[in-house]
Amino acid sequence: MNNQEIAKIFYEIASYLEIDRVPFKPYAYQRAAMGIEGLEEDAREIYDRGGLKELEKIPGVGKNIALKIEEYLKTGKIGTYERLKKRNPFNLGELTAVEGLGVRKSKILYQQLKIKNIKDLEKAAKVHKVASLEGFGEKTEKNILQSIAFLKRSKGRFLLGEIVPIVENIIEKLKTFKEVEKISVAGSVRRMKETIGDVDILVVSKKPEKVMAFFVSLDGVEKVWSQGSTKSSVRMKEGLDMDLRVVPDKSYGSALQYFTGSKEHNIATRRIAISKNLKLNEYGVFKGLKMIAGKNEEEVYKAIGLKAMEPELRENGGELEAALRSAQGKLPGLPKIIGYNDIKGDLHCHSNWDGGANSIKEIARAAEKMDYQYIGISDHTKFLRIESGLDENQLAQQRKEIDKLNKELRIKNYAMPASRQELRILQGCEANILNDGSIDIKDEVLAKLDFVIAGVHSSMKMDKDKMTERIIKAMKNPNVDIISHPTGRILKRRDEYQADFDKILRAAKETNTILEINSSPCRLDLKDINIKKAKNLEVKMVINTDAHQIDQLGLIKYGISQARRGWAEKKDIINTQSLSKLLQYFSQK
DNA sequence: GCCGTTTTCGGCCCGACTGTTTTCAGTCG
Repeated sequence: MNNQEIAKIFYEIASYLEIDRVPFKPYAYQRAAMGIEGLEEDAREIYDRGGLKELEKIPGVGKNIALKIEEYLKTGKIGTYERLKKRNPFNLGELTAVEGLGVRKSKILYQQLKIKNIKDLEKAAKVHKVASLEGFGEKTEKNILQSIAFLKRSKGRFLLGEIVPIVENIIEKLKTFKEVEKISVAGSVRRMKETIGDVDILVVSKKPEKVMAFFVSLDGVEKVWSQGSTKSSVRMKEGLDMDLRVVPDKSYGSALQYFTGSKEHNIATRRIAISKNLKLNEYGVFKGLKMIAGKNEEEVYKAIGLKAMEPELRENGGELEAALRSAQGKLPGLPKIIGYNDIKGDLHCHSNWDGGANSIKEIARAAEKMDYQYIGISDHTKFLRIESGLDENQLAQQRKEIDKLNKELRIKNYAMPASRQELRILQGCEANILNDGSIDIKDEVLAKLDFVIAGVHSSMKMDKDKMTERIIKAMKNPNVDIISHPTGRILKRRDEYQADFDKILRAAKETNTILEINSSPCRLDLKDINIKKAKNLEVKMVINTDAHQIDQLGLIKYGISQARRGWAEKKDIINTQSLSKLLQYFSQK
C-alpha cells in the first residue's frame, strides 16, 4: 500500500511549507494527503488505470500534486520533499509531538541550537539553553521537559477501554456539582475511536468559573495546564490530558458538534456552511450576525442542509455526502448502524475448562443478566497446551455438561420474560489454524459442535502469501464458521499479520465464513476500515468479547462501537439475530 | 496548490489560551 506513505510525505511537505510561512499551499497539501488517506484503492492501481488524469480525480489532488504522485510511483521519491527535508534536517514528527512545540518553534530550536530530535531537546532544556531563545521562556522550557517525560512514559495514546472508565467517573463527579446543568463527553471518546489522545468534556453552566475551579480541584488531577472561563485543561494522574469546556445552553449543540470532531469532519462541515453563506463555529450557525441554530446537534446539521449522524461516523469518510442525501430524501442515505443493545449473545467466551476464570454455569448466569438469548462457549483446543486447550475427548465431555445445563436452565426460564426464555448455551471452540492451514481438531469432532471458531495463535510472522493461503485454507474447511481476531493485531504492541486482507475477504464471501470483531480493547480486530470493507462485500461478521472471565462480557460495547465506526448495520452482524437465524447461518457453511 | 449552486480568479475553518509580550505569535483542537 503506497497511500499511507504518500499521504505522510504530503503532510510533511505541508509542515515544511508552514515553517517557511508559504501561504495556502500547506492547506492544499494537507487536503491532498487526506484525500489519499481516504482512498479505498491503492494509488498505483489508480495511476495504472488512467494515469495523471485519474489521479487528479482524487479529492484535493490537482495537476501539480498528481505529478508528484507519479514521481513517487516511478522513482520512490519526491524531489520537492527531498529538498525540503535537506533544508530542515530535524525530526519534525518527533519534535512536534512535544506539547507546545509546533513547526515554527521546532525550526527555531534547530537554527539556534542544532536540535534535531527529542534527545537533543531534552539535553538542551535540562541545561536551560531553551529558555533564553526568542519566543521561549522559563515556563515553556519546564513544560517541554514535562511533556518529554510523559511521551517516554505513555508512548502517546491510550486505549479506549482504559479511558472510558476514567471519563465515566469524572463525569459522575461533575454531575454532582450543582452549577453543572448539562454534561457530555465529546472528542474522540464520544466517537469511540480505538485509541485516545486526550479527553474533551462539555458542560452547560451559568457559573463557568465555579465549574472550572471544581474541575481542576477534582481527585486525580495532577497538573493544571490552563484555566480560563470557557476552557480548562488538566493532566490526570493516569497520564492523560482532559479538557473541560463550558458553553451557554443556546450553544450546547453546536459546541458538542464542534468538540466531537473529527477535525476533518469539522473542516468539511464548515466548508458546507460557507458554501451556503453561513458561518458555523462552536457557538452556533450564523447567517450574518443572526444565530439560526445551536441548541442541539440535530438543528445544527439541519441548518446546513444535513441530517444529523451518529458520532462514530464523523470522520469525513463519506458520512456528510450520505447525510446530504438523507436530508434530501435520496439514496443511499446514512446507514442505520447497529445499536448498543442489539447484541443477542456472545459467541466467544472461555470457561474454566481451558483455564478461564468461570464455570459454564456462571457464564450462563452472567449472560442471562445481560438479557442474552444465547451464549457460546469457545474454549481453546489442544494445540495451545499453555492455555490448557481441549482435545477431542474433552470436547465430547464438555458437550454432555452443556446439554445438561441447557435442560436445567430451560426449565427455569419458563418463569422468565419472553425474551429470556430462549437462553441457550451453545458449544463452540476456538480451534487453531496450524501453519499449513489445517485445524488441530478432527473434522468429525468439529462437525458435532454447534459452531466452530478458528484462529491463528502461532507462527504469526509468516510471510504474506503463506499466511494468506493458511487462513483461506482454514476458511475452506466446511466446519469452520468463524475466524477469530482475523488480522492479529494487538494495539500498541503488535502489528497485524502480513496477509492480503482483500483476498481473505473474497474467500470469506465465497465460503460463507463469518469474520469476528473481537471486542477486547487491545485487539478491536477487525478494525473500522476492515469492517467497512467487509460490509461492502456483504461478508457477515460477529461481535464477540473473547472473555476469559465474566466481568469481561461487558467489553462487548467496544466491539459494537468499532462496528458502528465501520458503518455496520444489524443485518451485517449475525449475533444480532435470533437463535434460529443464527443456527441457520452456521448451517449454510 | 486546489477549487467552483456567487466564482476559471480570488478565496482558502476558526476561536481560546499561553507565554512572552506591550499588541501578538504560536499552538491546539
